[in-house]
Amino acid sequence: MMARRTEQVRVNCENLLEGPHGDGYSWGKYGQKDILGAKYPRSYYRCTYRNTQNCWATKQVQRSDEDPTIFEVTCRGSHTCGNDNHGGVPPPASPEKQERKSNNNYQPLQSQDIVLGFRAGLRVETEGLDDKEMVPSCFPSTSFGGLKNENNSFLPSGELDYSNIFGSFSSPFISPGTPELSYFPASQINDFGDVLNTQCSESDLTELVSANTSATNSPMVDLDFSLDHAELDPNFPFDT
DNA sequence: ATGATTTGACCCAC
DNA sequence: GTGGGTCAAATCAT
Repeated sequence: MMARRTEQVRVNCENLLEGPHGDGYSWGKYGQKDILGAKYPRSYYRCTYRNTQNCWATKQVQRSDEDPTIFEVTCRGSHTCGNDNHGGVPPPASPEKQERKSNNNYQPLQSQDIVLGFRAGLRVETEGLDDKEMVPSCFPSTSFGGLKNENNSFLPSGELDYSNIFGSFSSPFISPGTPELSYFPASQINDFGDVLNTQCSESDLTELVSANTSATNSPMVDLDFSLDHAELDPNFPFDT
């Protein structure tokens, strides 16, 4: 009944910060499951306004086993809430606070994942399944929106999806003590199309994709890319 | 106090 | 019986 569309979203240093906003909708996580044969759990989101405005849009987000920099986002249904925030500031609702248990649950794999997501390129492949409207704008804003300072927890604990990536990195790398918005021009907070147009030229995108395609062939290389590298890399792409 | 997230349990289709 | 999707109580953050 519901329209369903799947997008493969590759997250990189630029887009990972934008993608989320691209969606513009406000999502609430309502579940997570380990999927058979998949390394990473699948997260389930639904529109925050589901009850108040009868918006039954939901989406599933799952990291690709093959390439952890790719997130497969499956959107089901379409938003009827009209609460998208396209072109504007992200809704107050935002961030996942998965690091809230900011204890000592340091897990090496997670830091690797973070970096992976961090340095990845981005690609959005919309492979319409049985959808009627192909709107390339389904992203867990809930997850990505969290660009606030998490002073106390640098590394995430528990599950790790891109939300953690952002949450964790936003503080130390992006803006220690700087308002997040200064790093995210309005143009980037638009939906995906806008993001790509304003932030990445097509050639850039192609480059990123190919680069990551090659990386995909040797995942271990990525895995070896430690957090330390990221910290020390003077060229770490935040200079827009 | 309120709202969002986590997580085990539950339900259902195969 | 198994796996995927959802529910809901507990937990956490603001």
